Amino acid sequence: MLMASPQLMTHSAKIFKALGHPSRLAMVHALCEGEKCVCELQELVGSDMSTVSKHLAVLREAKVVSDEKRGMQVYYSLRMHCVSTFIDCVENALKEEAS
Amino acid sequence: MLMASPQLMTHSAKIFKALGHPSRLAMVHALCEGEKCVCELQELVGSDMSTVSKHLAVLREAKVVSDEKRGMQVYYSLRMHCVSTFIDCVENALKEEAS
DNA sequence: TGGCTGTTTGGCAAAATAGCCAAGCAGTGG
DNA sequence: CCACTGCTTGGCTATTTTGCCAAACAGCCA
Repeated sequence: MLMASPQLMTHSAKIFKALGHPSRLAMVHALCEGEKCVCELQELVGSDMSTVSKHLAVLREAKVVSDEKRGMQVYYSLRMHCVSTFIDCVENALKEEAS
Repeated sequence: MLMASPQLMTHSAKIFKALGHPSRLAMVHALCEGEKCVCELQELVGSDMSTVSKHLAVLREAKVVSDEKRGMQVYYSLRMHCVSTFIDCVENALKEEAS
């Protein structure tokens, strides 16, 4: 049996966990199109700004996204690009199942 | 901005969430090679049998794995095959980062 | 029947997560 | 300097998740 290092599992799991919340996933989904500022993401998910900020912190820590401050706004962009492939894949699997 | 349905996000997030635990991810990782019975998976993660069973229930509910009882044992196998691609992708991203 | 093995379920306490409000903080402009 | 905007952080409570033990349960064999 292929034995994977526990560290790798823990680290990978952190990434999946970060994607495992509807708001965070929706934000990442949106970021697949290109960078967005926090206010745009807030509008997307409709939660309190502080909540959105904390969600983004989770994604940042998992290194799924990166942030850059320009002027008064902070822009987030997708850092782990293959996430986009994951999302498509899961969505396709769900659509197939639904049919 | 591409607008995704909240239902789809919630459903997809559930799948990512299911993968977002080191033990569950390790089990799914192992199942990429082929079906395994619960006792093999227990040995892999080293937790209490009941804990393993509950983790498997989470994966089952998310439809990431399927179960089949044969004789006295229950065999689990990967149902959402693209998960295997995800894991490779994340692992590669992590390895690149480490280097 | 009764006892065994492999697995699931119930129940609980500890830990982690979510989301709101309020406060803080950096950059901008009057 | 002051006030304002955009965002983050602290603090709190409610909810969810985790993981153990004990109990239940199904299939097999004596």
